[in-house]
Amino acid sequence: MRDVAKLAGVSHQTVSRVLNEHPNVRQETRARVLEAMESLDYRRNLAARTLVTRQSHTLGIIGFETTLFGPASMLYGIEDAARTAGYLVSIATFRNLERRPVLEAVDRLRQHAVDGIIAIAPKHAVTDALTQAPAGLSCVAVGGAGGGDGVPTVRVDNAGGAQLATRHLLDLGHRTVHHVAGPGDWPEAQERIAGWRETLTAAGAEVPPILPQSWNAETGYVQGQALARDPAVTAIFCANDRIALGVLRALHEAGRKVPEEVSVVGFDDMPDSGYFLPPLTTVRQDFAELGRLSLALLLQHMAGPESPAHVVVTPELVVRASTAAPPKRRSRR
Amino acid sequence: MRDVAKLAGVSHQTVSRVLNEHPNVRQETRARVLEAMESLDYRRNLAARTLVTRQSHTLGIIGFETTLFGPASMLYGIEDAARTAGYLVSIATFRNLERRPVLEAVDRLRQHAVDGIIAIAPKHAVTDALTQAPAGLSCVAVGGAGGGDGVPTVRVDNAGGAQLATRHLLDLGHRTVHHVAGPGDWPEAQERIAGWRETLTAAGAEVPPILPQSWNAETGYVQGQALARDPAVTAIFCANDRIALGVLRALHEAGRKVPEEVSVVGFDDMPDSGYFLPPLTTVRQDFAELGRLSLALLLQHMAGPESPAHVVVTPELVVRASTAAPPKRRSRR
DNA sequence: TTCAGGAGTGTTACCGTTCCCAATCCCGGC
DNA sequence: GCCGGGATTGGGAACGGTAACACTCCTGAA
Repeated sequence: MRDVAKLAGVSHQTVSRVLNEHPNVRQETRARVLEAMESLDYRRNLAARTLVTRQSHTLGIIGFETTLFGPASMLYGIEDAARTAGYLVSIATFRNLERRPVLEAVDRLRQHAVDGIIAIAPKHAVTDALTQAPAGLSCVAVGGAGGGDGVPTVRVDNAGGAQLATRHLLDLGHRTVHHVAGPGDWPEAQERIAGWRETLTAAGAEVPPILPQSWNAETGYVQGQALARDPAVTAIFCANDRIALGVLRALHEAGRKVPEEVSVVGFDDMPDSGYFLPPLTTVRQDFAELGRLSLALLLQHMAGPESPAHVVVTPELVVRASTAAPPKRRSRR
Repeated sequence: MRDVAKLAGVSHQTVSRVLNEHPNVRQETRARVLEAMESLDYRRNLAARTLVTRQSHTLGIIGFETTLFGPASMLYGIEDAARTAGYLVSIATFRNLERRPVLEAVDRLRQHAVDGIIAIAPKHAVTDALTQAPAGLSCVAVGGAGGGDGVPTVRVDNAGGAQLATRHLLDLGHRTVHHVAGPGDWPEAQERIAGWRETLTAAGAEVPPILPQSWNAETGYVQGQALARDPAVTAIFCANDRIALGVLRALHEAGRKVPEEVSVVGFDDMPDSGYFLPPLTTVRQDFAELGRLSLALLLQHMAGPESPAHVVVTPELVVRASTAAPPKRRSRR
């Protein structure tokens, strides 16, 4: 910077002003400085800037299982938006959903003086940990449970999504809809259960028992085998697409045709759900958009920490080939 | 830091020495300082440290399509290893595989003074761009084409993997093996083609034509439809699992049974490949391990920039239910 | 007893910015 | 022609660490 100042024949302070687009610099001077910067291939030292301004222009993301499509897409969306807003993104993942590891991740990011944090927070433990973050550090939670907590959140209307799926199946003429749920201690799974249950109840349909376990295909496979044995089962709503994949396999192996005999609906709309056997009807979440929104919320919160806002995104039903009317002999009454 | 020094009754320099584990500090003094740090909840200001040492203790990752399982897993592996090595990880993604966007990403990271860069580099353009990175900044490319370039690389033995798959099918008794290739301008796709072709040639089998297109399920579906029409086709090696998913769907819809009539092999071993219909035999890449290795290579290169090393990881065949001997009437001779 | 040398500690300078304040210049109004 | 005030610029002083060097002890050998 000193070199630039010397070359342009001004003080280092003026160079700084040009850099920060301070209004009170004469056009001509500014041009001279810019030229000098150009010819010296100058770039400002962000560490020095951070030292004095206490702003690193870096945002932190803490995430769990970032290897899966959902979290990875959110991260992608966040990074994309952060870039256009002039921020770099640092990540800190944690291996289990306890308070401790989350706080450690926050701490690590804090050490590096991030200006704000977005947590991909599928469980309350994460959001709770966030409320313990030091004051003055803006945090936003995305993707998990909403909450009246002190932390702004962005989330999907899981209950609404589940309702969409259930409604769709009922409208096709199914007497009731079975559900293969996600893990019982995940708010997202709970909300989907709630949405499903309420829709059935409102329609006066019987509410079959559920056995919440996990998010993966194996769960779907195991529970799908049981459901396949029950001839009364004609419609299954799965808590996510991976579970649906397992269910489809179980049904197929049991010789029950989809969608002729049994209809199946998923949740998420993973990249290749449209190529399952058969192509999966599912509830689509736009993860990247979720990421973008959470970044916008974070920036807003950083600018003026008003009362924490909560953004809810509405998912959308994508109808493909895994759902149809129930077989004739079983149609209502 | 000044406060800590005052509380411990020493100079700030001594505090610094304790912080950096300098040997020449008396046990007792060290203890006093540590206690003071504890009671003041002191944490060093990394910006200041970076300013003077020119080391940010931050690593950069540049990545493409980090939303997919492979890249996301590598990122995960890298972050994991980086954490234990005391580094934070920042990411910069780019949207297309040209030189420009890649260089911009590198530049962004450089502005933030990262100590090194790992590029998830599926195409040569990325690796090439890396060689233009400023001297003194260590770079490693992972996951794409290896190269005698000036950049250390970590990659999977794609040809070997393809050979494994092809060999497996030939050993089952298939006359030849068809291939649904990935995009022709991706080195990984090329290597898999080469491995497949060589294996066939070495076995004296006919080499069917290929039509390299893209990595997704749609490609598999479209090409699978054509292959399904040809009764001579009994074995298909797909360039990745997503393609295999599409092929499976096409075969199923054409009424050709897998594996009784046609065998299918994938590549990658995505999380739920074991729940495809039928469970997919595939070639497994350990992406997270790839990430860890690339980090190790980067650290090594940062410590002493010797001649660029190249690490090659051997993939492994996972046999599941999508492969079997060809139907009797078509067995050899 | 003297002195070399290492352990332990403090002093000062500096890393590259931005902030605060003062200085200078220029303009219009009286 | 003098003066108030905004525009423009420059000169330090931070920011919170680390590096280099100097200094004070203390020990052991000559």
